[in-house]
Amino acid sequence: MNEQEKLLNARDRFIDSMAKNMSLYGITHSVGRLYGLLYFNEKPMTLDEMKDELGMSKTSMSTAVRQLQELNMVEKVWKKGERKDLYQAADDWYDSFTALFTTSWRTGISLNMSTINRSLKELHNLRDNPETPDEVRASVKLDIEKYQYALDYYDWLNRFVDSLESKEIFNYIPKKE
Amino acid sequence: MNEQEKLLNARDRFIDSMAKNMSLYGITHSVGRLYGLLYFNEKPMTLDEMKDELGMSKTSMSTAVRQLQELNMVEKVWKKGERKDLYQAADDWYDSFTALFTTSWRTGISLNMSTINRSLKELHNLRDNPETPDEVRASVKLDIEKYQYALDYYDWLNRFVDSLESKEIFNYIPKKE
DNA sequence: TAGTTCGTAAAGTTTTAACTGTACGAATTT
DNA sequence: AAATTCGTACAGTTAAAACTTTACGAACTA
Repeated sequence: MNEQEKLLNARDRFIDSMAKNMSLYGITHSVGRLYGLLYFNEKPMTLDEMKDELGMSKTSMSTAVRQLQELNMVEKVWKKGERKDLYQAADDWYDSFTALFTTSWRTGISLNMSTINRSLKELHNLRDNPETPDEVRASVKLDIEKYQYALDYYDWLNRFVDSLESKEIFNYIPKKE
Repeated sequence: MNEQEKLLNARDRFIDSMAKNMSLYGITHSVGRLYGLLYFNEKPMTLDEMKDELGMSKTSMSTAVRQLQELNMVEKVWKKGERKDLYQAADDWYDSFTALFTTSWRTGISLNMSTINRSLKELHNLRDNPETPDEVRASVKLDIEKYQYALDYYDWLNRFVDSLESKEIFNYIPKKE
């Protein structure tokens, strides 16, 4: 194995490890590998270059690259006189990390909260309705507490996401050791 | 729809919303629904009760409940004179949240870091080896920087997980608003 | 110790997600 | 405006995950 091969071999090993890790965040292994390729490639790449390098279809590259764009992990680059689209890896991993959670979590949180609020409203009606049998009312009261707890939790989660989005988290946990 | 039905209806709606949300964390919809069932059930439940309630197989309940146990979201309860195992939802969602990430992320982080360190060592050798061609050495130097960046990032992530595990995060983002 | 019951491993089935090939509109070139 | 190139929607295929059925060991019961 010559020097060049050793270099590429080391890269490949790390890219694979990284891609495996990314599956924890819901990113496919193939998509992770594509990110790794772009991360190490000095120049922005076209879809055709990616597909040749990874031995996959151009369609897969197209969808994978869009996924990565939506996660703010890859950005499109313009170069004059170039007809093809060029893509490069976003260089700030901290940005990518925070973006990943803010985008995917926000909608879930607010959806959950509005569901809770809707249910809570109905339960308050049940509780205050004199026609509600006493044993049902007891259950209603217990449920209300549980909804309230959930609501508090989602509020906390929301503030947690806030601290990621606003980069405030880096005041608490600084980047450089 | 009578009062009892209204109560169960509201529950069901929320459980479903919660289960959908959990899929963001890699938890199946069915497993999420099981958690919801246990969360609202006042008493701990047996596998048979769960399977009847959700209309699924007992085996599915067994594996699902174990998954939830591993995530610290469900705990086994002992009751004298009871042959069957009893399970109940863990009441502290903040604990569950932090446990979820600490357990799944830790291994990934350390795996990645050791891969990087191994690659870095090889690259340092390449860089210092006089036989390495100059243009390869240039690439090696670029790669070393990228590994170093990744290493810093994983170090940060590690400290981030630390702050979750040690509950220090709640100093920064307090539970009660 | 023979008969039950409970929990889970293993194999089989169904459902879901990833990936590919074809086809086509938009942009570009001649 | 005809021909070419590029990116992506869509339909089909393949791979993976979720779920079920069967089967069996361990613990309990009589």
